[in-house]
Amino acid sequence: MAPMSGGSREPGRSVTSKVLAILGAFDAAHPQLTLTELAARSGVPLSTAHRLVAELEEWRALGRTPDGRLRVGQRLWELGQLAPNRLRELAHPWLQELFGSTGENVHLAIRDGVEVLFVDKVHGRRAVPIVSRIGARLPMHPTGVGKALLAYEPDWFVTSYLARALERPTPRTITEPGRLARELAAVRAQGYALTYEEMTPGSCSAAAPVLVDGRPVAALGLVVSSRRARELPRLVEPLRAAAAGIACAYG
Amino acid sequence: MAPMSGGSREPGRSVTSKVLAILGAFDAAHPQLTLTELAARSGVPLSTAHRLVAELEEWRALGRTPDGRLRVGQRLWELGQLAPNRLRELAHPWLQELFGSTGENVHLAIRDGVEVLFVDKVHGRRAVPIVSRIGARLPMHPTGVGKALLAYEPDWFVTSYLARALERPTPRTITEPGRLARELAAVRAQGYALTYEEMTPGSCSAAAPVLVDGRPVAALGLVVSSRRARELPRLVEPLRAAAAGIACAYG
DNA sequence: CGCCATTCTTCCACTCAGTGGAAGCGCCCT
DNA sequence: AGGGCGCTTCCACTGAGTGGAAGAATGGCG
Repeated sequence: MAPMSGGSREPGRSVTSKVLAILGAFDAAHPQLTLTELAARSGVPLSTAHRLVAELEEWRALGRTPDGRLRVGQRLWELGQLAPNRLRELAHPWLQELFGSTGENVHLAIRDGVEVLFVDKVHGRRAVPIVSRIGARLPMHPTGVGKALLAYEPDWFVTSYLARALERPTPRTITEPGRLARELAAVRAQGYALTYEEMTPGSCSAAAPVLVDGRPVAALGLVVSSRRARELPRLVEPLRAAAAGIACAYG
Repeated sequence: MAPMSGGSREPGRSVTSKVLAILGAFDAAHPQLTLTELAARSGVPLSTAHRLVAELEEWRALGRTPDGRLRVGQRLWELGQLAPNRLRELAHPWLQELFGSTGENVHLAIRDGVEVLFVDKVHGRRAVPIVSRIGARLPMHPTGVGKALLAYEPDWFVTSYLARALERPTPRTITEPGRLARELAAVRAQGYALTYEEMTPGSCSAAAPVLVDGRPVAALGLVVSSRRARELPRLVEPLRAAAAGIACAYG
């Protein structure tokens, strides 16, 4: 007689960790998953995942797409709105004004670990090559906001960031530590950061840090098509003014 | 010898349901909770809550405020951004334009059950009596967006909504079913809804439904101070135009 | 229609993860 | 110092959870 269930439990793995693994299986690259995919990505056995998912669906933490795939449910979105949002609330009007005065889509990012995390954006109907998604993460070194944040981190942080193997999303990405360090020094000297097709082909960006007591709490940025790169310099002043306004409101 | 643990388990309550109860204990009125409060609100025994919370904190589903209270963590916010957001993405530029053309804070709401749920807003630095919070819920009948949505629901829904005991947040709130039904008929005739201090003293609102195939998928609204109530009529046209633009983009 | 592959659903004997009241600890205030 | 409140720890016991495998459902193809 083959071993029956109840005897094959994975030692030491709690139910809670399985639930969280299931939730954590969703990300930007996998916003919708079949049950089988979800079990595979989370490492939770299929029948266990099946049971847990049923409960998560009932609570509306997970929902279904029309074609039956699972995705994050509205209730988690609602719950997420209770997370700390003081920066977002304070900064939002400034994003508005920057959008109003420049006509450009603007976004606000913070540093989390070694990535930038986009926490707000204001966008209109103009098509741009890339629209940052709220909640999305990107590497720091090839993004305007990332450079603006990185430039003001402590030396030890910058050093250790530069010592890692740096992603190279485009041929234009600066990954050589010495060159990047010089870029960051220029950011500090100028008070803003620029990128030229370093994150996405066809996209350039400008960004300014939101500094409170000399420390970068966020960065305000915008992205334009490379065809319009020569317009970036005229966008720097309003960008920096808005960033300063946010810093003042936040500090 | 007193009964020991392991023998006092609450029958039939799964770990998952306890985790979800803990998460569900946070709401707009209780965004931050001590462990003891959290246990009480969730109905999970203190020591169990203690254990589960530790795991949730480790995963960053929950975080701590500077004074040690628990609150929803950033990771849940990030996860929540993966929930369906097509409406928000499509509507946002229209909210922008409405803000730009009227100078008023605007918000977008959907109906969920018998409440409105605010899914987006655009706001500036102007102080208004009430600022809707994204993710917040309010009753339908005293809010502009709620009326705009309710007016286009099927008859059976409206009938059953009106048959409930209706909240009365202010003395101006319309709770008498006959009168409310007439309000909704007026909304349908005019194509927009107005409220006068029905939800919040000192606040008036206008809202227009986003109709797709005659069905209300959302409502676009704005709130002004009662002192400026006479300005509402001039706001209706741009409001309706934006709502129509959203409907067109979404349908 | 039949066949095949894939995904999902159901099952259950057994075990160990989970338990929660209560004791004890820590902190704050009077 | 004493009291109150919030938090942390404990552990004998049990029932919630288990997960491989069988079976059902679904979809695509010839």
